Amino acid sequence: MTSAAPSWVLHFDLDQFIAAVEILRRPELAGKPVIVGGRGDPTERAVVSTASYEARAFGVGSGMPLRIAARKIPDAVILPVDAEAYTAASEEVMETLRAQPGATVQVLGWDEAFIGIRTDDPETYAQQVRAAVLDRTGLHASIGIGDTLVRAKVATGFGKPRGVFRLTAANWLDVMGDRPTIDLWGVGTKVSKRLAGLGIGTVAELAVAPDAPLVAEFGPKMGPWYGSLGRGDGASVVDDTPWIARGRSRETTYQHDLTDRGEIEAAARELLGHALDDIAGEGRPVVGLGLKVRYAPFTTKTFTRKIAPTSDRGAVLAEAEALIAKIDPDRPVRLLGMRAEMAMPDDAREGHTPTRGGW
DNA sequence: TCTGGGGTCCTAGGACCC
DNA sequence: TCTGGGGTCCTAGGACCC
Repeated sequence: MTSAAPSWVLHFDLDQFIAAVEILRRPELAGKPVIVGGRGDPTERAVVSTASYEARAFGVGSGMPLRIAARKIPDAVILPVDAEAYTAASEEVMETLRAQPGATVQVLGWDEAFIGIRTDDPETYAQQVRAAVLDRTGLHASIGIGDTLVRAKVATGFGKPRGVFRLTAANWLDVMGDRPTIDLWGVGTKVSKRLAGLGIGTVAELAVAPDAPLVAEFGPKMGPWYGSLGRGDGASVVDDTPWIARGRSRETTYQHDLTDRGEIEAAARELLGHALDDIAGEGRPVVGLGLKVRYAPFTTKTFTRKIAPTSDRGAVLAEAEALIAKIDPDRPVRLLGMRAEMAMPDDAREGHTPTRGGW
């Protein structure tokens, strides 16, 4: 590898990560339909976190209500979410990535990371990364290779499972052009429908769409951003600056809707208490609060409030009462969430590529 | 079928100031 | 009496991702 070698973006993604961790410690589950979600009780309000490939064959996938998943696969193995185990496994994987020669690693979540490298042979490098992770952790992964973050991320889908796929400006439209816009990373059901309303159904159509109608529909920033997404363009630099959280939140869906005013208020205070516990050691003052309430069956309201920066727990809780008072006393509550926003260090305010807006 | 929990960023509109 | 233009801050809501 020389300094003259071209630079590449690799997108690393573990295969069926959560299910894979469970199967690693219970090898007898290999080959069975395994579903991980909630507390592992399909009679509760919860959703599927990850399904094994065997379970996916029955049409079960992430985000599906656990109740429905259990109905689709009566003899599935349903396990509770064990966040600590996944965090530990994830850290070992990310350490392995950082140990690769010349790698700049940007972690995206438990099971994903971008890797920036310079090499003349990204395929061979990617296979070495896969082998290193498998060797050290027993976990299989797929890798997308790209000349931008967007292309690398999208490429991974074509490599799964246990594979490698390259997507660059040279083959982007050949591979993606005829696909619907919802296949793009950052385009969901709402935006793909609004694009369709503009006569844009495919990636190729989005790639050549003029800015003006996109700006009119989505605003000055998001409009042009969707256009560049259609072309696969965007940032190509992997940024390993440590992430600094903007805030912490805690939310709960109650198994039975809450109707008692005192119970609702106590529940909200408890959630904020947990969020404050989470940030207690950070030494960053709280500068804002948020409250989310879902009234049964499915209407969500949010309230936010800026407060004078303070690290005093009692003061924060007192400020939260103004938000809690906004909860409608006449409607049953299905979900409550409380969020505490923290002051950002001055040197972190600018410059770091945000998770969503930056590519 | 009936929808978790934890995040981030963008937009619109109102309040307020000069 | 009827009313500018620009700017910033705050709140609520929307959308997406893992």
